[in-house]
Amino acid sequence: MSTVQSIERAFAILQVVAAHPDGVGVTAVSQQVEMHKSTVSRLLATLEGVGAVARLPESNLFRIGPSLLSLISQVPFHQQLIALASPFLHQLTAQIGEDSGLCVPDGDQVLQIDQVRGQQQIQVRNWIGERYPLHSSVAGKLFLAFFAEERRERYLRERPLIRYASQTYTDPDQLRPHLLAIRQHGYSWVLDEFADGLAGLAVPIFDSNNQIVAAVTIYGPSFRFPGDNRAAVLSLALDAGRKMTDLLRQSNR
Amino acid sequence: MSTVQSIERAFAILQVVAAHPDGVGVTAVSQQVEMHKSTVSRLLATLEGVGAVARLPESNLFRIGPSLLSLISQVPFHQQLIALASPFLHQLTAQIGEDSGLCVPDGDQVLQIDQVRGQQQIQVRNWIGERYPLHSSVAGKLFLAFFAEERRERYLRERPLIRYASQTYTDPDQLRPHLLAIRQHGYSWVLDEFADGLAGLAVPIFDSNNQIVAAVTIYGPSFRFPGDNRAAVLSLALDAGRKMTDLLRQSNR
DNA sequence: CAAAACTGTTTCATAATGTGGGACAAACAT
DNA sequence: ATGTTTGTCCCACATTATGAAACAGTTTTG
Repeated sequence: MSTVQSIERAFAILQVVAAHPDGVGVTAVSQQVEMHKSTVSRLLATLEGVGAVARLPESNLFRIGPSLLSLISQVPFHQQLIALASPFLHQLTAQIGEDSGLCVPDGDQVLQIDQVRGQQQIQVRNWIGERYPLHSSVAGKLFLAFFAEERRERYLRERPLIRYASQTYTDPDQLRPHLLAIRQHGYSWVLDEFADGLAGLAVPIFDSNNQIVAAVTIYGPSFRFPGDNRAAVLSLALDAGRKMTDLLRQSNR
Repeated sequence: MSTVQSIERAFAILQVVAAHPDGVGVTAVSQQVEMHKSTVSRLLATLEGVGAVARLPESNLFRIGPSLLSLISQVPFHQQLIALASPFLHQLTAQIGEDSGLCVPDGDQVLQIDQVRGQQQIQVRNWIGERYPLHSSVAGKLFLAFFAEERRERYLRERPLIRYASQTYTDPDQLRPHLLAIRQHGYSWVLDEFADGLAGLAVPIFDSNNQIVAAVTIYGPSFRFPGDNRAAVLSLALDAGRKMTDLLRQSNR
């Protein structure tokens, strides 16, 4: 599989330019990417031509240009989330060995928008694109817990808490304190609630207004998950969630 | 000035990929950019390698990848705004002939973060990087008008309305109804308030929470600006402001 | 105020690099 | 089963990118 060098070089240059918000010059870039001045000059001129970088006025320093922003502005938010989360999900799955996933609230349901498969012989099925109720899923309970009280109560009032498995919460008065605990702990877990034998963990991703926008989830069969290293799994997941929140906030203001 | 073709091609491909949120295949891309399948395949493979595009799971369709997002997530919000606004400012200046600018609120002041020069022999000076008070500048009055009441009143209460020019508002009781009018009209204008002989116009840019985040401004000497085509100038500016608001909302959710 | 050290751009010979025709395999539709 | 699409691979060809060095502008230094 052959690749195109100049493109790889261009992106290496973009990385460097992006890392210098106040602008970088040709020479500085050429040193960091270990390429010759003239090459960097040509590549930067090309990138400027396509709008990927722009020159600071009254100087010849480069910064990231408008075309990259307009490129991603065409991309729907879900997809941006998926892209943002992708490396973290892969890392989580690599570290923990179980499937990880990404869910967003979708009205009164949860929508699974991504899932990274582990290598286990026994694993959960593929849920990408599927919707499930808020009260019986890891991510759903997390969303309920972090929604504003009014939205949470409206759900508990209007939606019957249908039983999906042996441990599903079907009584609002039992679910409420559980949600409070989830909110206090900052993560959510399930065991035999959505399906018997299925265990899961979910941590939140917040936007710049502290609204919950998505959940990172980890699932596995309950005989194996979370296992002995429960604390380690939890801290890995929480850490990933925090990092994604930070990233999202940076990109959204 | 020579440019690197493969990079230009890569970005043409990225444009197409970005325009298809649900994924595009090699053949479809090759038709739209009018390049051969094998070339597109190679370029896309390279772009995938650097993370600029990613394959949809269980298919060979491409969508925009995580690296572009992480690139721009390193870019501070001001700079993103500048990049977002840049094409609009240039267009406005080209259409109207006067300097256009971009301002953000910065505490109790206005910060000018960008300015596009026109070709006039008599023109305003360069304000990039400068700060000025809220009550005597076009953008500042716009911010005051669209701030929450509490923040507006605190400013009017705590800050003396210093006179900068003959028509500066120095009495809060006269400024208040003026701000109300600005809010109702959706734009702000100024004449001999910041400096004698200086006229200006400002339109708002809002974020997804309807908070005002920036102002697009147009300045000129009052003997020439806004001139006969006042209505046309205004509608051009308002239109640009609306488009930038839309873009910002798209990229922020 | 000139010399020195830096900047970024340009030129140009060289060959390395990217190109596209076509063959190939794999998936899908008929 | 055949036919039609998909994406990838191979390879000869020359177009295309490359880097050394020279150049032209700026800023720093003495």
